Amino acid sequence: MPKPADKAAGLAPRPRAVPREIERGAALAIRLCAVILAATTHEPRILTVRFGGEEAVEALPSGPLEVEHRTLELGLRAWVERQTSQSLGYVEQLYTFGDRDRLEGDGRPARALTVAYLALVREARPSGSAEATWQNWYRYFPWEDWRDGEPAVLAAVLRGLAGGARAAPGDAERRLREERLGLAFAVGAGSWNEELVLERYELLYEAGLITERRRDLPAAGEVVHGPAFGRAMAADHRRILATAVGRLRGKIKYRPVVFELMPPAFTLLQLQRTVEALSGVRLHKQNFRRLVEQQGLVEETGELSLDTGGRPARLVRFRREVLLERPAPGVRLRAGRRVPA
Amino acid sequence: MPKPADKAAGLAPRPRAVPREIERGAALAIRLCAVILAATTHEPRILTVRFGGEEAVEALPSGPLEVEHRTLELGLRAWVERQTSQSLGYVEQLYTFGDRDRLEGDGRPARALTVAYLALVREARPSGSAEATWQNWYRYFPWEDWRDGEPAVLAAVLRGLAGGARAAPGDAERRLREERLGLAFAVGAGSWNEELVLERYELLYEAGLITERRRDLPAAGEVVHGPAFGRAMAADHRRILATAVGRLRGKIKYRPVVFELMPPAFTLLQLQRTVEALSGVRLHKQNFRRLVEQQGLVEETGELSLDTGGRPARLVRFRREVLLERPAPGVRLRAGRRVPA
DNA sequence: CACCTTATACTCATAATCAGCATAAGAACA
DNA sequence: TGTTCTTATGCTGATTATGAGTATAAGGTG
Repeated sequence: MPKPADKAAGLAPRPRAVPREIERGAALAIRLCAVILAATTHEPRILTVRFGGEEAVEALPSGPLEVEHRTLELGLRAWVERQTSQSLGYVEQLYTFGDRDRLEGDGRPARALTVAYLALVREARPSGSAEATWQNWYRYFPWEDWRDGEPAVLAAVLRGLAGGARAAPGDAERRLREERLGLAFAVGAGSWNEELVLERYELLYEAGLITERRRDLPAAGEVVHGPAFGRAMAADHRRILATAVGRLRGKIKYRPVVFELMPPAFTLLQLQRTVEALSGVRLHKQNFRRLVEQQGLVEETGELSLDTGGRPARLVRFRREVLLERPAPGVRLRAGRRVPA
Repeated sequence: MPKPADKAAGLAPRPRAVPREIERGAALAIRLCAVILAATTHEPRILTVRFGGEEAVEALPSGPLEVEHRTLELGLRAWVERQTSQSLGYVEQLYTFGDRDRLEGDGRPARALTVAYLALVREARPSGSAEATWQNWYRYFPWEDWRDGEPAVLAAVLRGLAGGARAAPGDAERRLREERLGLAFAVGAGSWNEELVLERYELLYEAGLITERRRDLPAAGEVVHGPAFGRAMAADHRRILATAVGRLRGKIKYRPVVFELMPPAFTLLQLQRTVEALSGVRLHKQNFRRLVEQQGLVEETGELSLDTGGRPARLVRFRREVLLERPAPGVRLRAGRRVPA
C-alpha cells in the first residue's frame, strides 16, 4: 500500500535505500582474527602469537578493524603483517562470532564481534612484533589425528563425554546429546567424519572438558573436575580454530586449496602426506594418485626428486587450467578410505 | 620472551587472554540482514520488504544489532519477526559484508558492517509492520533460470559483458576478465555451473550492467548506458541475495536442506520441482527418484496424492534418521544432468 | 649382490551414474 | 466405453568411479 505521507519531507534526491529506523543500534568495536595454516614436513601448522610473554596463552593474530582499512580483508592482512611479518596469499572469510555472553580478558561479560578469516600460506618463518610461532594444530585437538590409528586420548575423551551426557538435565536433552555424540564421534554405528571438528569441540566444551570453559565461565553451575583435553588458547580462539580446520577439511574435497600449502614443485606422496595431515586420516596410495592424475590436478615438471629414500619420484606442479575445466576439482576422500598405519 | 614489566599493575586475577592494545578501534553499528527463502508452487521465492511505500525499491528484512540481542542470530530473528511476522526455522550465517566504500542511502560513503543470514522457511503469508511480500527470485537474476532452456536475456547479457571485457584497461586485465567470463557463463568450453551466482552477478556489476552500480557509484568513471539487467534492490541487498542463492545451490547437494522448504508430506515430483526451482536446471526424473530413494532421504507415508493430473503419486516424508547414517546426504545433481524442457 | 626403500603400472570386482524404454493408473473426452 | 491424455513407477544396459589389491621399476645400503 502506498503511503503518500512519507514523501512530505522530500529532501533526498532519490528514494532512500535503507530506512532511517534501522540506522540506530549499538555501536561496538569489531575484531579481525586470522587462522593462518601451513603444512610443512607432513605436519599441519598454525601461526600463533603470544602477546604477554612466556606465561601468556597462545592466541590467533588479531586486531581491531580501523577506519583506514578499506575492506575487512585488507584490515586483516595489515594486522597479520604487523604481528607476524607473514604476508598472506589465499584468504577466505570464515565466520563472524558475536555472542554477548562471551567473556573479555578481564573477566567482565561484553559483546565482542569477531570476523574470523582462514588463510593458507606456504612458508613458515615468522618474526613480527608479537612473539609469533608455528604450532602443530593437533596440540589443540589431539583427538583429531587418526593418521596412526585411533588417537590415544580418544578413550579418555569418550569417558568424559559419556559422563557429561548422563548428567544432562532431562530425558529429551540426554537423548539429544547422545545422538550428537554418536554422530560426532562415530560411537555405535557410522564411521569417523573428519569434518566435524567444531561439533566435537563444542561437545567437549559443553561437557566441561575444555580449559576455556572452566576459565571463562567459572560461574556456569556444574564445575567439572578431571582432565581437560588439548592445549588451551586465548579467548575463544580455539573454537575459531576448530571452525577453520573443519572448513578446510571439507573444502579440500571440492576445491584445489591444498596446493596453496604446497611448494611450487612436489611429489605425489608429498601431496598425499599433506592431505593426510590436514584431514587427519590415512589414504590409499594408488587410488590417491589415480584420483589426482585423472582429475588433471597436476602436470609434470620433468624433474625428479632423489630424496625419497627409494626410487626417485617425479616432481609435479599444480595445473591451473583445471580451474577452468572441472566444476569441483579437489582431492576427494570418501568415508571409509582408511588404511592401517 | 617473558616481559615481567607487564605484570606490574597486577589487578587481573588471571592472565589477560587478549592484550589491551587490540581493544581500541573504530566503533560502528552492525546490521543484521536476512535472506528468507521458500519454494511454493514450483517457484523459488524470497521475502522482501518495502519501507518507503510503493515507489521504494525492495529490500531484505534487516535491522541493527542491539544490546538486548544475546546472539546475532537471535537479533536477526527478532528483526524478521517484527518486520514480516515470519518466524524462522532453519537459519545459517551467510557472510559478513564490510567494505568501506559502500554508499549509504543518503549518498555519503560510510562503513556499514552487515552480517547476513540465510533462512529457509515453509510457509509464505507475511504481514509485518513493513510491507512484506514474496517475490520470485529470478526477477532479480533472470539469467539464472535455465529450467526452460537458455534464458531469453542471456544473449543480451553476454553481449553487454563482451563489450565490458573488451573495454578493460590493459591486456592482462582483459584476459583475466575473459577467463572469469568463460568460467562463470560457460562460454566456449565448459557447461553451466549453477553455483556461480555471485560470480555472475559481480561480473555484471563490474561491467555496469546492474542498476545498483549506476545508482550507488555514479562517479565511478565510465558510465555505461544501455540496458541494466534484473530488478534492482536496496543498497547491496542483491549481492547478498546472490551469495545466498549460490550457497543454497551448493548446499542442497550434500545436506538435506531442501526438506526445510517442503511441506510435511510431498510427492517425489514436488521434491524434484523444488530442487529444480532452486538450482535453475532440469533434472532427469527417473534418476532423481532413484537417487532420493536409495539414499534413504524419504520414507512412505502410506498415503496417495490424487491431484497429480495423472496416476496418483505416493506421498513421502523426510527421513530424519538419514542424518545419522550418511556423512553427506543431499540431492546430488552432477554437471551435465541437463534434460530438454 | 641381496635386500631395503619408495614409485609407478596395471587388474578386477563392485558400486554409482546416465539415459533410456516399458508399463501402471488415474482423469478428460469423444 | 473406449481412446487418449497425463503423470508415476519399474527396469535395463552402457559407462564411469571407487576400493583394494598385485606386480614391477628404480634408487639406495650392507
